[in-house]
Amino acid sequence: MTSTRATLIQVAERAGVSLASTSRALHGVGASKAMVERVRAAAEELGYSADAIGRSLRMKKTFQVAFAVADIGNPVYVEMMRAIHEVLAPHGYRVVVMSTGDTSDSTIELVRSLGSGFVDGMIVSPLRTDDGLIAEIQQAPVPVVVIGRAMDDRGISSVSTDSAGGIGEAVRHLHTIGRRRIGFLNGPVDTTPGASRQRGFDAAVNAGDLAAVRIERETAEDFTVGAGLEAARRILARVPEGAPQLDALVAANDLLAIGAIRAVRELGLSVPEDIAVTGMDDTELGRVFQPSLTSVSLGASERGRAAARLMLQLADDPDQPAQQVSVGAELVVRESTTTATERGER
Amino acid sequence: MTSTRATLIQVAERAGVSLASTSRALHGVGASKAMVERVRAAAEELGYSADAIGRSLRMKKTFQVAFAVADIGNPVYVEMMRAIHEVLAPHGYRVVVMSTGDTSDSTIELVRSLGSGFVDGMIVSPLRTDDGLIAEIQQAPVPVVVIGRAMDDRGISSVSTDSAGGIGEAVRHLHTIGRRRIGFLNGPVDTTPGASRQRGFDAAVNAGDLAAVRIERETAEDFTVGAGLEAARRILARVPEGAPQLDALVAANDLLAIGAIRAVRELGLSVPEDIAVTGMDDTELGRVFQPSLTSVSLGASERGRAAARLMLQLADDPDQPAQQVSVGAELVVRESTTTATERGER
DNA sequence: AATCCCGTTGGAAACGTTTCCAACGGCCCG
DNA sequence: CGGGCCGTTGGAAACGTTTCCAACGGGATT
Repeated sequence: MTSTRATLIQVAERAGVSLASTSRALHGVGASKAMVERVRAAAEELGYSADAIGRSLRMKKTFQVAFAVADIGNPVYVEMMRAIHEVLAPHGYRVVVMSTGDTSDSTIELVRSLGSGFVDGMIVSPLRTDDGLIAEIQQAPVPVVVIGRAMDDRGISSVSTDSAGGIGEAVRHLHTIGRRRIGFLNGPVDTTPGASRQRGFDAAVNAGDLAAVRIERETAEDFTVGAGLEAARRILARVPEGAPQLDALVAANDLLAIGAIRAVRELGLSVPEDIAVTGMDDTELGRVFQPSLTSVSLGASERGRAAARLMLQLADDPDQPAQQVSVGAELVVRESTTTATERGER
Repeated sequence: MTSTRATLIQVAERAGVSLASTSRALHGVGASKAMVERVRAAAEELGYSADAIGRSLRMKKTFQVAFAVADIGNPVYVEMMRAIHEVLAPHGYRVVVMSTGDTSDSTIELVRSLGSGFVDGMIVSPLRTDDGLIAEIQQAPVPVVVIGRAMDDRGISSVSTDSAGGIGEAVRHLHTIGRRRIGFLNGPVDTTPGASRQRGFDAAVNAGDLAAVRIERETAEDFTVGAGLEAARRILARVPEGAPQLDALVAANDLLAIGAIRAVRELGLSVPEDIAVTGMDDTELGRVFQPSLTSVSLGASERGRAAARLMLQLADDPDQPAQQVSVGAELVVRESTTTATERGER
């Protein structure tokens, strides 16, 4: 590690040509065949590799994109990140992972840090969004794509999904299979996903045809399995004396749903026979769980891909108009709400 | 977005002092109180934020560290990444995620790309390691920390764990609880983790005191739930006619273990009563699964933290001697091998 | 045969920062 | 009262790259 890395100047000297020609030759434009040959050889001998920093400084382009979420460990974000990486890497972009923190303020801080110009853009899925954050994103020095909440008419590119409608689908599915005492297990309502799920649930149960359904609501401290377990214990303990127990639980998230299943079993009840459970996000975790989880897919991979594609466009031309992409929500029915025969499998 | 970002030169002009003084004032060293005040004010007014690229070029330091694994979606790597990020971020380092690909060659390619100097170092957990890769890492232009295989005497810093010994613990645990027909479900043996697990299993069953145990082996195509399911089906179908079915399965990985549990249940058998199952990695997935998974913890978070700390040292002084850190393996007994009463819980 | 044009080459500037070095002034000490 | 020292400041170079611009030469066109 004694020898320092070769620079373009050294390649130029070795090839006996000018710095300008060397650069052109390596890019294969505006250079004669002989020149290219010569420079290539010199570069090869020296083991030359262009310095990313020098290039970035000159080109005003880092070939890096930030991906920021509150919790990198959440399966949904992992799935998004993987998709983003898969789209961006072939175009020569690197992905920098960052943490937004829990609050809107810490996210604002992160957006501000874009001012130091270490990335060409940022894909962010904020847990909590307020006007301050929106304003900050609007005046960010590099393109920002928001995943999670439609940003129409604000000049911000976004990728959203119909999680509210998805919750509705889950509720209607439970109603269809005959459940009439439905509990709703949401995460913190002051978060962006918590708020939209709340809206979706309320809209669904107020839709009229579900009037005869009994409803219970409970809020978990966050979107984790542990919080789901505790919240489910609470909601299941709330059954009025003499009244029958709930026969369905709609969880705002697969993690909460799995916690809920635990709680159900603690009471000696079974899923789906006694209590059907639905999740949301359609994570691999839910797919391999037993019973496999009926879940509303919000297309995490697809959202990641869409965000990455938007970012590629914006990286190309940062001044192009903001776009909104919407990804559909789709209920995937599995064992946690129906037995195999009910699902029509053989 | 019309106004371009303010540069240090503009701050200097605004403050009416030299460029050099401006830089010093903002760093608070070698500058008078009045100067600092003045420059700070000017910087504030212009909304100045130091350009990361310019600084990197001058300082020959990117404040970025790469984290490279074959599959970012694997829970183990996610856990490592989270830990790495948590250690590095407070020190001002950003984390760039990269993919090694499946093969040693593609990993070599990745190590070579470090030559363009976009990171100060790299933490890598190669799926497959050969001499070519090792040589490439040895002559990498920036510090590299390898997670997964001890690199003593090769001048490479590494963080390893005793996965072989961990497999042994799992086998002995099963023997202790009376299992005498043990199947081993490994992943591809030509991978680094696959090889060490194989070694561990062979060593354990050859240790003598387990002589009376019947052994079966099977290899899954990769370390996923799906591959585990298929491999488990094969090994369970191999039981000689008239002979009793296996009563335990040691899986090389939590994902394989969960696939295995599925396969066991397909046969109408139950875990742990008929067949006990152990996993490895102690992932959250295994913890929340039902039955919760007995698993050998390899301290993914701890390995990530250790690697990050090594990297911090190396970033400080790239020429310091390579270090090897070892993280212990520990069996965590849960429901997939013993009932609650057996575990001594109330 | 003179001119124009195009392809190729080299010189030089620019990107934004940090830091070495020299200069300057004031203060303390002898 | 003079010399030396230290704290502060400014000028300038350097990091490695891309690209603008001018210069040069050869071939084709008029």
